[in-house]
Amino acid sequence: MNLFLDYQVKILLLLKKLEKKNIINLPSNLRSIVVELPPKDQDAIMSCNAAMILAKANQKAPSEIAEILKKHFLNNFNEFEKVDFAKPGFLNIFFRNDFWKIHLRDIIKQGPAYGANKISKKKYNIEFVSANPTGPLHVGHCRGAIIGDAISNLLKFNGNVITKEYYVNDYGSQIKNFVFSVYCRILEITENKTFPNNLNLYPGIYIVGIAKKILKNKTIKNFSNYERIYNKLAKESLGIAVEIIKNDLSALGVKHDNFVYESKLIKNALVQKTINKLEKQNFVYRGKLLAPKGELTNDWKDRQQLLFKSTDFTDDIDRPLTKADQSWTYFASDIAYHANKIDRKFNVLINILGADHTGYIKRISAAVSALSNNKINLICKVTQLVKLLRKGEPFKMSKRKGDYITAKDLVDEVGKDSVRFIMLNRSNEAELDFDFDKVTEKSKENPVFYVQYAYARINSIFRSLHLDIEKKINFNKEHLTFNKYEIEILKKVLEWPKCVTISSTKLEPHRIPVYLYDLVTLFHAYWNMGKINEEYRFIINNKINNKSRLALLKALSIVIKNGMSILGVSTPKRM
RNA sequence: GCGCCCUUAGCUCAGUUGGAUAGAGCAUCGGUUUUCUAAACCGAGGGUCAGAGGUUCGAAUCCUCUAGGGCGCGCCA
Repeated sequence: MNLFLDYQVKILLLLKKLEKKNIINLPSNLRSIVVELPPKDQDAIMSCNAAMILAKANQKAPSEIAEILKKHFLNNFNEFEKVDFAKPGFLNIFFRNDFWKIHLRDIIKQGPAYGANKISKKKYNIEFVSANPTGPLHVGHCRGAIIGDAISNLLKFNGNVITKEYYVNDYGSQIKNFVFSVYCRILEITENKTFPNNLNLYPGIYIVGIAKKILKNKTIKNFSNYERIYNKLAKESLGIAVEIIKNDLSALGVKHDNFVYESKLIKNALVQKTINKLEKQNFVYRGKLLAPKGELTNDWKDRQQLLFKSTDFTDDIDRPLTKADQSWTYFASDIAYHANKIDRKFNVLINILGADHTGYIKRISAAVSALSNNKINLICKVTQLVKLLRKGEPFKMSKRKGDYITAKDLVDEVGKDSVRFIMLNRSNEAELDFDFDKVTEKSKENPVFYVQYAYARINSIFRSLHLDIEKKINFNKEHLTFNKYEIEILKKVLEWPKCVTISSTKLEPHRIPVYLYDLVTLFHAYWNMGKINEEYRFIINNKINNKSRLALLKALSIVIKNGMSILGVSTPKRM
């Protein structure tokens, strides 16, 4: 339940009734009429902009409309104590005394479901990470992994069904290079052959680890003939690489439901079938492309090739489906993969992509439109780069040497909770600075500790009172009273469902850590007031100062916990 | 050259499908603890929301142009 949306609907119904009685005129577009929380300095609990929106259609000043609305609001909603007009055209709504009791009881009753927006239950497929199985995940993958996971949690929280998917690109020239790299490392160990200085190979130290493991497994006895052992070696190397990735993901607290292998799609001729289908729909033809713009290249060869007509769907050029050697391009098999997703009857497809894949969005969206007759919408979310810093200085890495910072390194150094919270604390569309030193700090500068600390403090109050925070609190008979600082916290608590709604409709999980931080700031501030004035303390002489505050703390803890669960960050009871 | 993203306080960033006096943190300066967890709190200063037009009762938010930064632009995945 969302209090503000509830009243928005109720007020809209009332306005329609008033229109029927010819008391007011309504404009054609009613969507801009909203009910929301007023700014901080306002004491009202809700505010509505209807008077402003209706002014034009009624040819009256907002204040005049407000007078009319005010009367009808008070007549229709018994729970409204008072309605004030505020310039330029807001109606500020005050509730009667029992308002907080009713709503706190509701929040506590909902518990782990408080804030969930169950308007539409859909079946989602969300594909994220999908890094090549050629080595450990790096920091960029890490961001995608965490954002994808948090979006999944968020959509699940709202009652949708989610399949988290990883597409394993175990086919193509990158894989050949990878397998050959492993081979060279094996020869380096067994025959002391120098690892070639070749830009196409993977020089990273983890390849040595893979080589050692293969030697230890002894499934391949004789390494002298590369061609002959290729299939076996590829299978084993890829298997180990996928395991490494799964371990990295699990260190981040991410677990995919499904791994789809590109090689399987090709084996099952799904690519051919899909391209045939598109051909029948006239989306595929043989033709030539213009030479690419930008940097001049010497190796551009003008040739006939199989092309997908993505320009029919707002792409800039048509895209190749086959390479010179007639094998499928990455794009061709990805089309087949998306056809497979469509066949599995998802309502919504989401892809989380790294910034370096931005240019890919148009063509894959085009393919999904073509395959689904424009019925399935593919939502692509791009995660921008992560800049690693140490003591405020950028981190130097050499791709050439393969010595990049892995996801595992991050988790080992700063912990899963910090990595997740920091990565989620920024809009995915903005670049992110990740400063190792700040993240390991246990202070306000490290927001994850700040939020966890609030939760731990709440628990310490319950502990001191010998109460179990998980158990029900009965305050039906109590008359709940709150001071203005407490009401400020409670108003923020009421905002939680809206935060969830916006985060999930926009697929922007970063709003949640930002909200949680604001929420707990109010709590920490209030806590400290108790040091100066006993009135504001939660506990006096080992007893709760005012039983109303237990209800407040309980509601607050519910919101922190629900929010942190979506982020996948722990909430320790004691710190 | 083209496409996408970004530009808000000295720094790092929020900012609710257009709404009330644009908000946090860091940094700077000044204060707070016989403690329910100081891993904290309070106060002060700090703004041409990159710039210019436009849309309207109202724009950081929408549109157009300009400037600056990032990423991408071969049958690489």
